[in-house]
Amino acid sequence: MTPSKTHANPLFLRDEELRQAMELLFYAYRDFTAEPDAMLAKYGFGRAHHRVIYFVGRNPGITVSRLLAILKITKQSLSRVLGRLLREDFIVQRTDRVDRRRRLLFLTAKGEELERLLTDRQAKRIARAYRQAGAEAVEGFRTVLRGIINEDDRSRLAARPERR
Amino acid sequence: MTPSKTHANPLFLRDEELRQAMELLFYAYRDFTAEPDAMLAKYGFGRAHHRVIYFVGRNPGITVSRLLAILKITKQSLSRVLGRLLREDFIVQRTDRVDRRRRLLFLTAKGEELERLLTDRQAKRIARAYRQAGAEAVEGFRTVLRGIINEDDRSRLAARPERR
DNA sequence: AAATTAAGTCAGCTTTATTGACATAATTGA
DNA sequence: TCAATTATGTCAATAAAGCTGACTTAATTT
Repeated sequence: MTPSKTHANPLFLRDEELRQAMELLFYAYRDFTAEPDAMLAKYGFGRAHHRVIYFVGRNPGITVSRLLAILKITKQSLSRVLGRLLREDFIVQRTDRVDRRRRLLFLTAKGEELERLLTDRQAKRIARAYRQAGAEAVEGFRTVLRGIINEDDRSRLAARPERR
Repeated sequence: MTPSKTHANPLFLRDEELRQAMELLFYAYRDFTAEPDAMLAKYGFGRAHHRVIYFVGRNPGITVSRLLAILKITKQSLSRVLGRLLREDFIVQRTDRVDRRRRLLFLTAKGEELERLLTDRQAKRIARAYRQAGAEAVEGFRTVLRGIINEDDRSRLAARPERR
């Protein structure tokens, strides 16, 4: 299947190592999103709806512009997805008391239910991988992923979870 | 930003830990793909073209059906992307001598050049993260990601690179 | 000879994203 | 106070990337 497994090139291991990392990321993300995608299809939703539901659930009262910065998509792209989630009562918005230009977003009970449904499957997948890999590997996983993420967004993610 | 940091729920840390993992994956994949996406746009290509170029480059002589199994998309979706890469001479196909139903796919010089251009940026991002994190963290990263990937596709990815 | 496999193609559809322009309301700064 | 900026929302037009289902051709396998 994979050709040229010769060690003629002294950089082989390094290149091979990096390519494996890229493939691990690709396969992991592919499988990580496949289950929720299939469930969302039953609602006529796509992955974008999931992302919005997830981040609103995670950050109740988040603003539209904050959401845009997280998702890194355009306002128009978000607008269609968010608009539908609002119309179909998965999300509600409330005007911010302090800055009345802002619309704060919250999940409804219905939205929370769907969020749980989708996230639970993914959480189980992660939990299984974490359990199998052990605490040390988990720290490594987190450290490397944080290194892959652009500097400016790393702050949002704690270096290590508080010990329990 | 993030609300309800109370420890009322005894499962809080576990849930928090899993959500952080999901977010790490999301942000890492988002930033990992953003650079190539921007470069591809100059060619009028999208991420799908990159994936095809990458996997053909990685597995010269790969068949169409093998590619479909890796990407987990439909033949029609691949067809549009692959067709264009063939027409624009980034990829060539050669009929397999043994089984003449099969079309083996290869990058052209032009295809290889684009592949390198795209992959180099991503490789640098990974290399930087690997360097900063250290060998032990890298092993953990690999172990956890492998655990996230569906059983049936794990075989394609070696557990340890140096054991080749 | 029949069944299966590999590849390709047709038509029609949806989701998710893009750009650019513009509108409204509210807040901030000179 | 008035101008500039910010937050949100909306218009129209476009493209990428995926989907289903049906069908064909050629080659191989049973």
